[in-house]
Amino acid sequence: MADDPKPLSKSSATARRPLPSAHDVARLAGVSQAAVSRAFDPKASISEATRSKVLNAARELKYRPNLLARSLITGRSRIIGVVIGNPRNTFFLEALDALSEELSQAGLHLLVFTARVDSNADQLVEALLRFRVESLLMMSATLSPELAEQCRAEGISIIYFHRRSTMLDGCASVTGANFLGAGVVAEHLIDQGYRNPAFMAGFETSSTSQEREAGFMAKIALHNLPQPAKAFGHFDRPGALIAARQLLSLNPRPDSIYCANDMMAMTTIEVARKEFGLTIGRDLGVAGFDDTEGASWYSFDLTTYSQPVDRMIKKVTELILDETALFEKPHVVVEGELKVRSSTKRT
Amino acid sequence: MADDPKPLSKSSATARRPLPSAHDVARLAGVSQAAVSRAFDPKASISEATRSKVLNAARELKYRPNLLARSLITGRSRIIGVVIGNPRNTFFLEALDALSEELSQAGLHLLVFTARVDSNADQLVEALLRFRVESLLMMSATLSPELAEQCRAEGISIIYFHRRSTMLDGCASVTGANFLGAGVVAEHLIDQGYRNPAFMAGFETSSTSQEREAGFMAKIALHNLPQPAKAFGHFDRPGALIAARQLLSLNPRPDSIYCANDMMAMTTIEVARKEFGLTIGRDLGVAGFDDTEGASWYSFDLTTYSQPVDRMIKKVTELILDETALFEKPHVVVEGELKVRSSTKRT
DNA sequence: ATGAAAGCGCTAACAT
DNA sequence: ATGTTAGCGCTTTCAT
Repeated sequence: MADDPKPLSKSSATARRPLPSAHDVARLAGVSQAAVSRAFDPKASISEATRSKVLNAARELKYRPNLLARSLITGRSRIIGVVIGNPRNTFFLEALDALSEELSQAGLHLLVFTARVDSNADQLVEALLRFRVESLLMMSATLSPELAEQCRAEGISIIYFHRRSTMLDGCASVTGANFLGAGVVAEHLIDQGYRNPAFMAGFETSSTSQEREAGFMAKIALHNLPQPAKAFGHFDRPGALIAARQLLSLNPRPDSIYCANDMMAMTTIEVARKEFGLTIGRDLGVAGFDDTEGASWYSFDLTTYSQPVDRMIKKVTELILDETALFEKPHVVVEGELKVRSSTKRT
Repeated sequence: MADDPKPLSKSSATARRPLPSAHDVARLAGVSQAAVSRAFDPKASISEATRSKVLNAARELKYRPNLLARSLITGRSRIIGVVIGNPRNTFFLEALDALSEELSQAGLHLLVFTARVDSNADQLVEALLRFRVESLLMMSATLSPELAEQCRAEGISIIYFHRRSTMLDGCASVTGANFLGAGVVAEHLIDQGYRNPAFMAGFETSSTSQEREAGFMAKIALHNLPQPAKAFGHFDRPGALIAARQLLSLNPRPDSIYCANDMMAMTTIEVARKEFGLTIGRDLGVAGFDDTEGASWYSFDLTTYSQPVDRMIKKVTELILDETALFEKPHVVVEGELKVRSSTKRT
């Protein structure tokens, strides 16, 4: 037995069997370690012969390149950080799914956090930055201006999804056509003969809610209708239950309610039916925004302006993969369309 | 000017301003690089004086430790790989949220993929393994036995969530009380006076669906009721629409339908009402499984056996953090409870 | 308590 | 086309 000069550090207690490294593969294949690296790089200059020798050895050892080591040296982690700020909204599940699909093809990976309270988004992003993520996708979550600025300085692009950053700082964004869509909804309600619409907002501070309000109000004003009543439903069911009761108890009662998202609209429909005995459409028109799963179900059949997740995520992918797109057209607004359903039919 | 012997490799083309390293911090603080490392390790032996010198310098440079480099040397990535196999089901969004919440506290991170088709779960997991993830969480997705075996050999624990692995291989699992709950639902339907129940399954191959069927059938047999009719609704709305129409067209028509998840149950309620003019409860009892968002809404008010996401995720976290739990009790079944609502009230 | 030095697994010059 | 060499940024002995 040859004696072994290696340090004996490898404590056996926790030691998972060490994985094969490129060196091991190289030894088995009878080539240099660099050759192994090249064999796994499609556009490296290497002969077919060596490559297959390497790949065979690799297969035999069940070798898998260590991406952390690679990232360390290339300076590119191939990881995208994602923060989901509204973690119970199906819209973001769909978005995450689409994103995973798109980006995994580009060899990118998603490091995901959810942030129930917006306030700790900064913490989560700190953690993401330690992994040297290449981009940050903020889904309905907001970063502090200071951290955003740091990211910029470090060359990490920030992309807001669904929400817009409050300031015109250096962040990109992909949103639905909130202002436009809200106007379309207003026109539709007026067309249908509703004359006393109310508005259910999300939060005071949400850019999405604000835009979905402004576009609506502009059209209402244009038609010289009275200023709509307004309540805050916080984009979720508990909030919408309260807001709906509030609005439906007004005297005179609104003849229609436009809600800043579908979740609140569906809730409003239920409250109107169950608690106020109203027939949707005839007694009360209800419209939403998003066209999420559920809007088209028989029970709701909700008129709404759609937010096309797949197309929106395509845009996100472009911004992530294409630097020039990021600089030249960082704020993307993706148009949807009005889905007219029975919740706004007066007949 | 002193001349500089360093290589001039730093090409300026793509070079994002290089981030400060521990070396830079060390220089600024006037200590060794090792001291910087220690300053960021809570249980390292280092004087308060040096530590604060380091932390100040770090703050000034906006230094953030590079976790990829750390992982490389410690052999622990602190990354958990997650594959979501049923990416449109809200249940998994809730689970992901709970998981992020729990694990971020433990300093662990989630690398997430969604797999619309189960067949490519293996590919996605390959990618995850290259990042040296410490555990794999398979949410409603399945790994090939070969890959599972490899993971085992490499010391990477696999935890199935919501689904059970087909074989009794070395994988852990956390599931709801499928068999038990299904029995409870059966008893309840019988109690309510339903005598001709039908069953809407998910997939043939899903362990979840199988268990939710077996528990039900056992009780039905016990009460000497006829063998229930059965259709496959694929756990989603499109499938359930077809399956519901099928079951409701039978002659004699079932007096109740138990569905292997809530999504299918809600769909069944809608079809029964809208397409068959039935009154839910009186003409047709409907029960589901999961108690997801929506089940408790006025429009459905669905009787269902709950699957408590938060408690289930707590168990997942335990399995991830606690090696002994993993070995001693790898298969966790989390009991829910029967939520009795009006969809099974005959009155 | 601190610093020097080795090296985690890989890529990227540079030579040949 | 291939091997040699020098690190990427960090943790961890080992001395002191």
